[in-house]
Amino acid sequence: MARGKGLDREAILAAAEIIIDRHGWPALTLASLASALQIKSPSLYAHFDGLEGIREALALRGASAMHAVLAAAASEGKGEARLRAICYAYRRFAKNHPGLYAAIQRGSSPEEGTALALAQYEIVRVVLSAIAATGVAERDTIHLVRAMRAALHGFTVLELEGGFGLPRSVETSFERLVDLLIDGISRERPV
Amino acid sequence: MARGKGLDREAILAAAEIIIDRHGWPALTLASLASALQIKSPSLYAHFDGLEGIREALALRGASAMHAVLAAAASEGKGEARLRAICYAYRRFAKNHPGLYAAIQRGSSPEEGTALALAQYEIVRVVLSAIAATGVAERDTIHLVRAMRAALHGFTVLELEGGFGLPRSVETSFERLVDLLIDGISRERPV
DNA sequence: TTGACTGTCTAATCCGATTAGGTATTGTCT
DNA sequence: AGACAATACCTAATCGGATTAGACAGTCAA
Repeated sequence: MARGKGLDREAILAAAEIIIDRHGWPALTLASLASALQIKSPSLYAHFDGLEGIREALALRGASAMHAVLAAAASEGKGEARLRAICYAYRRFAKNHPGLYAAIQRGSSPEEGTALALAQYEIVRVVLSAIAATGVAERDTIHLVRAMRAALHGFTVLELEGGFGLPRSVETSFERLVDLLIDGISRERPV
Repeated sequence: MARGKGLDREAILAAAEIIIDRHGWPALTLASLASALQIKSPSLYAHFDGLEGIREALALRGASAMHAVLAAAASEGKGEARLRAICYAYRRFAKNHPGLYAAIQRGSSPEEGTALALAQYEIVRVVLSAIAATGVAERDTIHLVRAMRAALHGFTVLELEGGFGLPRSVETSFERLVDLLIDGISRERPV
């Protein structure tokens, strides 16, 4: 170690997480992060491959955290109750960690970011398993997973960005959306 | 006019639209736009209030274009067919104008961007009218509109950002999502 | 003690946004 | 026609963030 202030990747990412959750994803700059850590921006290059490297690491961190939350929710029930628990956990995570949630949403083309693509798939797999376990036909599963992801992601984004006019009754809207999704999935089941 | 090259706000926005649709929203900089127009970046300040002014104008332009497309789709049918037409028109617009679609999605807090907030509401109102016209209870309308927006927006964003693993079968997934939504809305109707 | 390593620093470069102020062209008014 | 005002471009300069190069200080092992 040298003039080290005890900084490591973990401490840096923790600081970055605070910035993006409190002030939004665009507020993360090398300058703001270095300032929060009381170092100078170039020093960050000793730990990460520039701003992009930090963003990438945050995406992985976010995907991992979200996976843990969803997996925990998925372990608490069966069938439709489990699906419902996953939906609510999804929204809660996004509201508790808006910056981290935003970090996860970066296009991971198969070429680059293999690690991120895998981490993102881990999340999808929680939903996929839960849906498959309800007994829908195997060839329908992929479509239902996509429908669920689309609805949850869309609702979350609109809510976080203030896209809904009245803050009132957003809770109810979400409950209704989840009902609609789960009813739809139930109806796919061949009985 | 002075050394004018015939540039006006319309020509500038048209050029900006091409940039964001072809190379993505982040590719729009004063430098790239000025270069495309064969002028120097500071000259753009004669027409718009900086980069933010251009982004704002693009958002309005996008909202207006999207409203026209959705309104046209809404005028072609009745009841559930109309809803279905709106859904498909929504996705088609986003795929045809990815940059413009992204431009519309900026948080319009009631304080600023009143014009944009109104333009965005015009879009929502197309969906709202169509849902209301199917005969659902008035107090359910807002929740169904939000469900529809969330699902459409979420699907669109995930698709545009390559969030779905296989490009294959995405069409089918969308059809299924629309079915799920419309079935859900039908079932809300008190008969 | 020495020497390699590591994590920080300063200095400098690049690039985009923005501001200030200059200048040529155009359209209008006499 | 000629002059003038407005316009729409320009150049020059400043600012801030990302990035690179290279200096240097503290730490650890031999």
